[in-house]
Amino acid sequence: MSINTSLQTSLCKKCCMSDLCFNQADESILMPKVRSHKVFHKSDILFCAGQTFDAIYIFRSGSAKSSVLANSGHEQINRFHYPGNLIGFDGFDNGTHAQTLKFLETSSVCRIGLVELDKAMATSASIRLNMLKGMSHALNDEDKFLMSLNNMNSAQRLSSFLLDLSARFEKRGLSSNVFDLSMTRVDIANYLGMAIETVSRLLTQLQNEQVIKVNKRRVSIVDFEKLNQYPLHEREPYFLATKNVRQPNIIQAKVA
Amino acid sequence: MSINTSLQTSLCKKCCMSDLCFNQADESILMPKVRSHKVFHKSDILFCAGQTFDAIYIFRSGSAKSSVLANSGHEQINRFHYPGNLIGFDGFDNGTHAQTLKFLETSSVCRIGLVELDKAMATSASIRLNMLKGMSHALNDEDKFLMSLNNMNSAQRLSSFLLDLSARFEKRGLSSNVFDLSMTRVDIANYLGMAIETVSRLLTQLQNEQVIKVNKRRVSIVDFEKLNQYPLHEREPYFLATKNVRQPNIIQAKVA
DNA sequence: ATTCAATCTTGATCTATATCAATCGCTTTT
DNA sequence: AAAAGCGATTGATATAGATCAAGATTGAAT
Repeated sequence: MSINTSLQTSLCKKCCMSDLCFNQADESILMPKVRSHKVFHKSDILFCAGQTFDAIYIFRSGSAKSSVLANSGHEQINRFHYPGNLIGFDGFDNGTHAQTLKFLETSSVCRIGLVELDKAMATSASIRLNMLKGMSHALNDEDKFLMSLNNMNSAQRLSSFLLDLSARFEKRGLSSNVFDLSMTRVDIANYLGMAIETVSRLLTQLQNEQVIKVNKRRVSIVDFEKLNQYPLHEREPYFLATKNVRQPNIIQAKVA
Repeated sequence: MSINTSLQTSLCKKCCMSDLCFNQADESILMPKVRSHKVFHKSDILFCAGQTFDAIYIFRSGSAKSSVLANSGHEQINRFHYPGNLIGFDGFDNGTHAQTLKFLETSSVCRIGLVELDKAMATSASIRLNMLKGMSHALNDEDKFLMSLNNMNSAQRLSSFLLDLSARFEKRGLSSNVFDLSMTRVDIANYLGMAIETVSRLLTQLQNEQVIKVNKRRVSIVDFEKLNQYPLHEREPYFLATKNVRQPNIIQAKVA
């Protein structure tokens, strides 16, 4: 077994769909039939909104963005994808993909056909659970993001974004301090709901205040603490710092 | 069989989890073990963020809001729930609920315990599919909502909200013209990410322009066309009407 | 009925950030 | 090497909508 294959295998063992690819009796045997890895290049599209839904995918390497199209024709990026992510399940809703997935760099994914997936879900409790987990996680992520859009100002959104990326890289065993953005400023601005000029200005400002260093797509986080609390010296407008602070009824501890 | 029971049964037959409750051999037999409907009242809480996840629920009657809590302590409503909705699956992610679900009026739900659900998923392909469909639908909904937050101004968000409610009522066979809001202005403002004052002003404005009529919680849509295109006579600021129009790379038709 | 607390409305300001504009540095094409 | 195009930066200006404020309406509790 070559080093490369063994690396592949170790990646596969950690995969949430691993029950699909390993022989249940002997875990060391990788069943080849499912290993339909495919390599894509920058700007390639994995699936398009409207296209027939016939498979889900596990992201193996590289990065991608997924987006939905408004009837106004505006594209809205809803997520950036990195290795380990389960993608494509937006299609369950009505049998066609709701999103478009576009790669930001050379990447590879593992394809799992729907028929095969259903068969696996019927037999493996772990795959059943992991599917639900994966989708639930995506939903919770999106909730948190939605919350930040509603409750945070631009500076806070951008710093959260950088910290989130950093955490994702760290989770994968990469550097949490220094990393390259695979997306453009336009993508970031679209995702975070602000103008590119604002993104640019904030990056410059963060650099001026010694919080990060930016060089083109390369970002280095200099001071995590500062970034986490950014902006620290916020001018308090009248009375309160953050936007839209009036809250719905406080949630009581009592549970019915 | 009383009229009430037959109504119950017809509701149950349309439910996405119906395979759970009907005898497979004889579809007319409602299996009582699963019918653990429970009635809740206004402000009751079905589950709380942090609470152990042990069941999902089908919303049967009434309405509710679900929300997540930011570490800043801010509550963010992420969805309003009406009959037919599958709820509670936010807990799959890590075994505890990420959201809090609070009823806005007297309501009832159907509880499906996790063990029971997993058994059902192992045996019924329809339940497998419907679970994935339900979660995928929630995700797609949230994507659309996220998009509207990022690309629409306050007036457009509020009119979309009203039209969405209207469509949901119509789908359930209720009036699409006249309905009662079960949530407060504070809830609406929190959900849509604006100040309550803005919600109030916009409702007044919509009424003044003969688009809707508002009386306390009662909303009547007078002109769907106008509401759909609201605001029609938008002042074009410099050059373009909507906010943040610069788009990421146009998605090409080519598919890899 | 009277008080008290929410909820909602309306008005006056202020500010975060979008928009417009111009320039610069890369990369790719000619 | 020049031209063209894209991505990014920086500056000036305008405005949507948040914030502050105060009053009105409604509902619940005494």
